[in-house]
Amino acid sequence: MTMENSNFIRTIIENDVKSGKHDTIITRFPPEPNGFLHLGHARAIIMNHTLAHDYGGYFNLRFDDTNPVKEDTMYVEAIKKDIAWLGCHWKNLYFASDYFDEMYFRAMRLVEKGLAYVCDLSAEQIKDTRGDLTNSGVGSPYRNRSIEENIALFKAMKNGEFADGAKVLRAKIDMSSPNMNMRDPVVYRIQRATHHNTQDKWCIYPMYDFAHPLEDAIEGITHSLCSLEFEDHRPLYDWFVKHTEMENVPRQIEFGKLRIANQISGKRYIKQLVDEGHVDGWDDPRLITLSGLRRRGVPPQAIHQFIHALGLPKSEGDTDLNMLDEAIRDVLKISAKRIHAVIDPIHIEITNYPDNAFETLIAPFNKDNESLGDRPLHFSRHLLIERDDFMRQKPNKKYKRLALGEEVRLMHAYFIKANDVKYDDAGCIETVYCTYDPQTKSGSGFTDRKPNGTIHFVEKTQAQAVEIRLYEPLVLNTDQKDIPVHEKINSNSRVIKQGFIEASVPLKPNESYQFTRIGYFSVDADNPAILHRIVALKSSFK
RNA sequence: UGGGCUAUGGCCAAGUGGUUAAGGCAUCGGACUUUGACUCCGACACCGGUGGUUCGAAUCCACCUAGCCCAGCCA
Repeated sequence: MTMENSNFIRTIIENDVKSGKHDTIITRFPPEPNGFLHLGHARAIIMNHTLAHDYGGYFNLRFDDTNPVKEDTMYVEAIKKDIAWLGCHWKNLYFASDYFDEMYFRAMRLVEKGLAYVCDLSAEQIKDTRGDLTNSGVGSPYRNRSIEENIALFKAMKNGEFADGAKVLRAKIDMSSPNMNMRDPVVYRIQRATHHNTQDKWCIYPMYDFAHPLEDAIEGITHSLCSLEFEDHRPLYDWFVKHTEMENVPRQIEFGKLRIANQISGKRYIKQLVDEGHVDGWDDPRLITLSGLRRRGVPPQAIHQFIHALGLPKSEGDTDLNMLDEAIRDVLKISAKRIHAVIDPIHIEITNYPDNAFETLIAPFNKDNESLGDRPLHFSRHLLIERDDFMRQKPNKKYKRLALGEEVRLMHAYFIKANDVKYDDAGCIETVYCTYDPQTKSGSGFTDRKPNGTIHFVEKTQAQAVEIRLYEPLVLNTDQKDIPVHEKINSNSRVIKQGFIEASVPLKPNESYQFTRIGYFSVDADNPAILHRIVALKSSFK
């Protein structure tokens, strides 16, 4: 299933290598440390990483920390952990804040060239004079201050001589540009806030549009990938690189964001779910945050496979999470141990099996991957099978499970035949009485009869009790925008069951298993008695 | 209504004038099966619309239509 689509950015890079424009391809992933990463970010991370590596270059992780009031060290740690988990190794770890001195110097250069000025207008006034989509803006009355005055004022801004918001530095470009971004954008604002890296060294901070191209140029980024909404910013990006006289000229290229159908993405919405307690935290397994996917047990290789299968288009459609599910199964089908588990048990009593007898059979962990070895599988008079695997009456000829009068194979054990049922007071099936045929032992080569299907079981007296958590979509009716998110929460998004697994399999945190005929599950990172369903097995049962 | 983008089967996505219009997901048949899993076979598109250019167009041109983004001292 690993299918690397060609994409337009790869083509651009190939051409740049071929033409000799670049001999080393350098990319970067530039998150702002103000929230957790989610599946959508995986596209940017993986593509940036892959493209650089495919052409013998490298990839930097750079935190775009130019706004101290929103950013926090806690997020930088979480982001680093997520990217490392994905296996996308960065060559350099940088912070935009590493470059504040350089940025200030370059901004001053703009001032000296008469390309930037200090503006005393309030935020409100700037907004009012910027014009709108159809009308030009009006130049600020401070637009024509002398270069000397601007130099002095900008210095004074930096030195803390003005109150927050009293002045800004603006680029002098074009107040009547049809591109709103070019209407004398703000370059620096005054903001007294403690920065997670530079603490209180600065009271002025550069805006994204100014900072980002310089960061890229300073690092020698050759291809600066970002999402479509920055397409309008590209002229500004180029303007700043040119007029600040940066040596390296990075090229910004925009691609379409990855959108996932029927999922909550977007930091603010996820944050709302976290804050309002609809989920356990940013790493809740129902979330498509990278930490949530990790906690659920999704292997990072599956995320790579998924991202590569999607390619890197400029269009933005809604991707069906089925594609991720399929990638997960594909990765886990060979790598995961396969064991028996019963989530909704009914008791099976083998009436012709001696009461105190107990035997240990041997079963492979994964018949498609012998290197995983074997495990002992217990068998006795008392077993547990899945409630769904028994029916009082066989409904039709194609029904391949246990029913009264029918014989099935217990996987890796014997054929059993159901003879009688006992109900509890509530009318629920309590015990199914069966007989087994010793001749049919697994591996014996017995072929005289064909069983009515194969089901799995767990030996009852030794079984390990575990908590099994089943997940369904967190939010329903995601397409109905008029309903607030908290009213769309699926009350069945997490169903907790008490189940049983084989006795002799030690559960190690973070390890993933296939529960035969059920699905893939992973052991919780903190509590090995809890298993999360990663994804169900497919079924063509009708 | 200014500017910037996008539009290929139910979903994603290749394709850049000559192809039977890749591939994946989903779906539907069927084979196999000690997981109704896996695997394997098979089915599944007149390329947003309308005109035009051309021997030939998803690919070029024109005009429409639909959707997304931009008026933060956010990124």
